[in-house]
Amino acid sequence: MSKKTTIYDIAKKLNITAATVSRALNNNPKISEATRELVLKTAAKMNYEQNRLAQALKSGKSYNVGVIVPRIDSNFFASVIRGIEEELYPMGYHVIICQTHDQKSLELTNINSLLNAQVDGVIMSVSNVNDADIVNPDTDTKVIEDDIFNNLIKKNVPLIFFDRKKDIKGVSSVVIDDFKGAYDATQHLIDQGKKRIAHLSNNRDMEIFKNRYLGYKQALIDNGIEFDESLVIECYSKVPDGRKVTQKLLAMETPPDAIFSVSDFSALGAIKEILDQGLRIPEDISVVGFSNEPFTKFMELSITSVDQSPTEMGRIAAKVFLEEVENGNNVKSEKHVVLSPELMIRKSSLSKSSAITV
Amino acid sequence: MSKKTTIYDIAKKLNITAATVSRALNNNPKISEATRELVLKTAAKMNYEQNRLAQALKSGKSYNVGVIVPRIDSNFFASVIRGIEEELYPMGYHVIICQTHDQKSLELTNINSLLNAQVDGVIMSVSNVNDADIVNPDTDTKVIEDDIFNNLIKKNVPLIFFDRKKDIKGVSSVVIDDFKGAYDATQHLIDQGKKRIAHLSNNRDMEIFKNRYLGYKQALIDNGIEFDESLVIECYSKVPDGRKVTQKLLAMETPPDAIFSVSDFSALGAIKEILDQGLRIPEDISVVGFSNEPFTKFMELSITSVDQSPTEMGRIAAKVFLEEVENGNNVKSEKHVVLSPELMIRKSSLSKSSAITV
DNA sequence: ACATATAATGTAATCGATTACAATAATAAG
DNA sequence: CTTATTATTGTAATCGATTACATTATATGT
Repeated sequence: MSKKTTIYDIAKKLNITAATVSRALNNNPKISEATRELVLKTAAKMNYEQNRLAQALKSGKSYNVGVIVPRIDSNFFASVIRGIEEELYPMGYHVIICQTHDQKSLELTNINSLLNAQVDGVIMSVSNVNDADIVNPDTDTKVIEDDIFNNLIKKNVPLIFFDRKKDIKGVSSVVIDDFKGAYDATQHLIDQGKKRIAHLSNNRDMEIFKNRYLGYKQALIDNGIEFDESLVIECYSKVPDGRKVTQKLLAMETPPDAIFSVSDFSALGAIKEILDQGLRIPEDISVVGFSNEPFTKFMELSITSVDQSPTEMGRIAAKVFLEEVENGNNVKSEKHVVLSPELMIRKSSLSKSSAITV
Repeated sequence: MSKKTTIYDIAKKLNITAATVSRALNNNPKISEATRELVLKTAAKMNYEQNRLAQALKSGKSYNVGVIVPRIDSNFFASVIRGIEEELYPMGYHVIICQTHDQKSLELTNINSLLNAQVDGVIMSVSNVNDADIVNPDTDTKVIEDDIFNNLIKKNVPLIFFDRKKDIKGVSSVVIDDFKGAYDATQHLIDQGKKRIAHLSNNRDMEIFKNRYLGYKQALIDNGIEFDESLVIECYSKVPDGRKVTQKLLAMETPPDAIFSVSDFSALGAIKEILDQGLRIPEDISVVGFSNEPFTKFMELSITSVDQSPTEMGRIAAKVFLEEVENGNNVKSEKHVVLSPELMIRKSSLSKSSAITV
């Protein structure tokens, strides 16, 4: 109601200038202790609050950071975001969250929109589905792949990838060792006596899915199991998709005795289909997912999965961002952090009645 | 790298003033068609993009809206947020999402922080746990309940509650008819032949939980079933909490034959406990949850739940916000929207082998 | 006491866009 | 061919905070 108090109001009341008030408020050394205290007290009394927009305009920093994720209603992304917030909030930053619903077109929209909002940086996990011929509204030309990030890079706005990254020079990233995660999961299945292990993959143009595929493959090879391409199927990370694909697997002449999925959601779809067909888990078919979504633990038939320590991932991504901001436009050094995954062994894959990791 | 182009750059290049450029860019009528086109073309060529901070400072509008939720990793809140975004993005707004983790202290922090970021409004679902004696950093006095929102209200920043609201005069809200949702759920259990229906409640200082409690109670009364206070237990909306509480219920002399929970998460906890004790669902005990979280549908034993049409709720909350913004500080009229819940009947409560609502 | 160093404050420009008001150019009216 | 009218553009203040530079007040040294 009553207009907000500005430093000018305080200045007028104290018969000094706004500059002095500003200095007092900013702990500038060029000011006497007496006036500083006076100003601080008066500011408090007048209910002064700094206008961040003005400050942002002056400093060129908005103290807003954009976070772009495929969706927020997965525990993985929500946890990463929480990690980012935990690190950035105390530093005075705000986080603007955008969802792409895994569509590249929305990714472009979001980036431009965030740029427009003057964000100081963007932390993101790239999307999967190239849903349409994307047209850059600025240039009216079609956008191909990495072009999407050009606007950011041209403007020198810090960009940090997490989990789903792209290899772009100058761009830092925080990921887990997907190869190892997949290798461990596959090895575990082999240890349980499984020999015909299928793999629910996803678009392998994306590094994470490619690496999981490679880890899976290597584990087979290292154990002297023949790699069978027909056991690898791509599908979206959704329950219905996992289900559909599993239908095909089960219809094979010699169906698999285990499934390692790059996603907990498609793993869940697989489980539903397997059970619906009257097969037993893990006796007939074992299933392992990826991401350690909470439901994997909650299911009556708990699901073995690979934990990605998402909160940690978020915190680190935020730290990398802060470093880049400090560096300013100076040294443009990429930083690539790789976290170690952890296999959480549960009922869906545990043949023997050993202890269960929760 | 190359500093961003401003209207001054354009002005200089065309040998006109920034004012003219601004007018051209803003479709101001006081300008010739010729210059407008020239400016527009030059702006595009120079890759001009408006600095929203400057505009925000001038106009006093940041085009940022704060959304405060207990957490984002529940499908309900994530979907509400999506609804809000769908409505607000096309209008040029950005959404800053804050999580409180259900702690009132964080709620206060978030509000002040958003206020500091000059948001044009706040759309929120209030938190549950009064985790500590909250001290207002401004006044250094303890904050009690609604005081938390005072800063917003004093500054006349539009505030809209959704789902978990507080009755504050002048503040609009969008909720579902919780009474009806609970009534329908309870009636359904009764229809299935259940007579001793327990209720997992939650802090009934919150309207939603109070209303669900009342709906439950009324359904019992309307069906001539004696209301038994000992069958009503408060617990947090978490899996472990639901489990603990169910343990107590099952240890009663005459345990319940059905459980209606205000939360899908505590319902899931109940289910795990029931199954662990070797009881059958729904034969021995039926369970109904609330919120229609995706996992309720995905479980092998799918869970009956009450859908709250969260996306719709978000869209409407956003619309109400937009109306309030248009109104400006003029008419201060509250608006209270009540959506209708829908009972999704699934295996966890369906005694007879009727069709299953998906 | 006087010169000089240091501390404290003031002045004014700046960040980028908007807009009342003033000034000029173009057109219509007489 | 003036004068009135309108269309277009320019000038300069404004939003609120920050800061280089200038100025004044105070302290220190000899």
